[in-house]
Amino acid sequence: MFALVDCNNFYASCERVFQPKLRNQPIAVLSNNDGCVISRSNEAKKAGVPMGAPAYKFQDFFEKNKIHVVSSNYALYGDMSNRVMNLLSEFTPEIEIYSIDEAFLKFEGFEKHFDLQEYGNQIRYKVTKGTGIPISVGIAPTKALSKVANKIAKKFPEKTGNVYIIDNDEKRIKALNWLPIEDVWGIGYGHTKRLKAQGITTALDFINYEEKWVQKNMGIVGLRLYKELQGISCLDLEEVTDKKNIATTRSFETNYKDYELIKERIVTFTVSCAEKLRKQKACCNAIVVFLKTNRHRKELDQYYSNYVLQLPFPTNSNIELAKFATEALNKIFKEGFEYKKAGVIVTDFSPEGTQQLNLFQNSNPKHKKLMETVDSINRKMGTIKIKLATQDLKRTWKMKQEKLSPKYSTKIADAIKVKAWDV
DNA sequence: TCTGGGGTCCTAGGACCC
DNA sequence: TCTGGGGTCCTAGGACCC
Repeated sequence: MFALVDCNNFYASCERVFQPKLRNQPIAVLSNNDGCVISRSNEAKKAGVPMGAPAYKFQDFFEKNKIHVVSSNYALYGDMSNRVMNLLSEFTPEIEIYSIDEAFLKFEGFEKHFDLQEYGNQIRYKVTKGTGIPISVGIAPTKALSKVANKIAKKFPEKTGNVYIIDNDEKRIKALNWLPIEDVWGIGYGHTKRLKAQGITTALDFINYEEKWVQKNMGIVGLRLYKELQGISCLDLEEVTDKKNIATTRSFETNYKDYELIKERIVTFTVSCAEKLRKQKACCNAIVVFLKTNRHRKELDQYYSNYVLQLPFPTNSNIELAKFATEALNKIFKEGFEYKKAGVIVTDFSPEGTQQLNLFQNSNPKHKKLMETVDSINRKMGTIKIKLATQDLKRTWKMKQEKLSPKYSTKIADAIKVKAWDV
């Protein structure tokens, strides 16, 4: 059996943990640059705040409905996520952390010794008590079905207590009949359109449809899903693997026209990618730089371009990668456009220290020691960083974060002070 | 003025090899 | 130039996820 554990309204819930006055209040968490809504408490959903709502268009709405609006605080969410995952690990040795707020647990043979419904209740109790984050638990014989069970647990809290188990065919059929095809894990926009054209509107319709059609039109991925929903397990927990791509991309707080400004951003993004690369002890063999105008501003000239630069040698040095990124930028930068977004992606990794000997072109060996030193100083100093000369010393890329909550759990100065009274 | 960011896997087709 | 069969590697793009 598998369980899918999912934190309810995760970012909004994290904000609430350290601010009890937000309990039962509508909360909306904004994306980078305070652009649009990316997480909502139940109360905010009820009040009618849509997912992805652009903040500037909803200003009045927020005020009228007394929505508490906050900037996203990833230091807080990352730390809270670790706490949740640590607690979950106590319930089984087999766990796959699927995203910042979700994990699959595997219970091999547990059903012989435990009442899994009761076990699910315990998981929920322990995590909520230990972290303050409410969760939903779905349990079923396959991963795809545990996703379905989780949806039911979340949708009907009164009936299920946020824990639901699919452990027989009757429950499975009932659940699949209830679930619209577009809400099935693995069915996105494209497949929904094609399936509906075949008259398929629920998950149950889907598993009763011809297997051949599914295989032909949805490939091996679709076929696996089809089997999983029928109760035949095809997907096991996945091993944690190192990343195969690392990206840093951002929208700008305003349109940029100036080459120097954009170059500074690209170099900063590149340094961020290089830091992540070194954490993974990898070097990259290729770097992608892209640049785009604001697609929402239809009256402005539109432009998008990207350039893939194959590197002459693998590296994870800030200095070398910054040079290559600038080279790539120069291939695509065009004067006269108003740029809104840019990004850097590093790909094609090889492990650190296994560089091929290349007589003429190689990563400068001195950079390794230098980067180690830079990383260690940056770690110690926190936000005061050693930067390259091309980077702007004053800025970070999160320019607009007007309603940022404190780093309650990761920064000592922001920790909550607890007063004690004599009884 | 103002609309997120970061990933994975699979497939088809081209280039090339014997 | 045509005639045949069998294979690999790489890349772009599609589809999906949170």
